[in-house]
Amino acid sequence: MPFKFCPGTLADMTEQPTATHADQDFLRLDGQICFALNAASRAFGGLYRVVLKDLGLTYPQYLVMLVLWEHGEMPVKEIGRHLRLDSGTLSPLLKRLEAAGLISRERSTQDERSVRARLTGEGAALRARAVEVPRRIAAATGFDLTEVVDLQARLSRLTAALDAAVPMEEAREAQEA
Amino acid sequence: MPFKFCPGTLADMTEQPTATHADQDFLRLDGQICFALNAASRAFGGLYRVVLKDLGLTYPQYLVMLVLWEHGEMPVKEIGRHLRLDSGTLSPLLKRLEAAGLISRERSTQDERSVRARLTGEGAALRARAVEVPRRIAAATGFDLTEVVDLQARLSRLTAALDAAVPMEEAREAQEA
DNA sequence: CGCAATTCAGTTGTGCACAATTCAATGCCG
DNA sequence: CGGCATTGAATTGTGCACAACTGAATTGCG
Repeated sequence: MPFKFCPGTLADMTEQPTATHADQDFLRLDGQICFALNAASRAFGGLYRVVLKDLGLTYPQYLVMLVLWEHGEMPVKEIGRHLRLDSGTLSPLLKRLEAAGLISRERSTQDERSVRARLTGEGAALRARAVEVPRRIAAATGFDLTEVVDLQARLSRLTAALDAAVPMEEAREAQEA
Repeated sequence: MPFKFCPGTLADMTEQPTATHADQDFLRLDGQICFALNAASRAFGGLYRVVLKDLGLTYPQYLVMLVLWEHGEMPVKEIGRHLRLDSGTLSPLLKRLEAAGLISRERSTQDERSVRARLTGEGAALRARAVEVPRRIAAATGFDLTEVVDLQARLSRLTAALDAAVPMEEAREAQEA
């Protein structure tokens, strides 16, 4: 029966001046939550790694291909918006997909700063083999669809809250200096 | 109103012989789920990165320190069990924590294969500054505690299901060869 | 006992994540 | 039009994740 001393939300216990028993417990709880999310993300990656080996894709490469299978062609910047990734991650990743013959890259003619990634015939054809991926994942885990969709919604809200919180913390940090 | 054609669980649609409209939709849904989990994990890391900069810790280093703050001393192997990490990740990470003066490492006398990580005085003292980390995260995001604990439980079940599924897929792969 | 299989930490190599920087192309404002 | 801030991609450097491998210590079994 842990945390019975806790009123409602974590945010309620914000102005404690010194370390208390509650602090110790929240530090432990923090570890459990961080660990759970981290571990789930990596476990997901681990299962996909095995399933995707047939296709010659890594998990992040698969995510990029999913975006391109849906849209056919897209600027690097917009891929980054979809996947929450920056150019430092995407540039080398896209270069590897290009080396594998799955995509091509070309500068936009309208805006020469922008680079558009486009599926090659081979890249588009790979989709036919990829459609079995969700089946294999589903078969291996027996997920309940409604619960998974619900989990996705919660995680998306969590991500939005976390991203919104970063500027606050950076402001607080700047104020200290 | 998507996926109305779907009966109950993803696992039900396992024996489709060829790609259907449903396959296309599940491929899209798969992307949304993978992306949500990935993005949430990285967003978490991003907020912690900002908050932990004061302590001079990265997010994975913080997770290791949380384990050690709770247990004081622990073999590398057991840290790996707690955090679901292998020696290839932990060895260099622990070496950096040692270089920072937060932990020491020594071979166990009972079993010389095992290396035990132990908090230094400085490492133990850092805990006093770390107790404010959950407060700052909570204050920045305003999380509801009960919901977070529920999410943690779901994620832990997910991780267990995913980890259990990997050997099945590896067996399937071996059978193809 | 003796040796084969296992266990544990560490190393190597590949790829992802992200901060910080660079550079060219673009947009904007006077 | 000219100059200056902004945007987009790429690069560099650091650190994490993991597969594959090495080598030493231990365990277990004949």
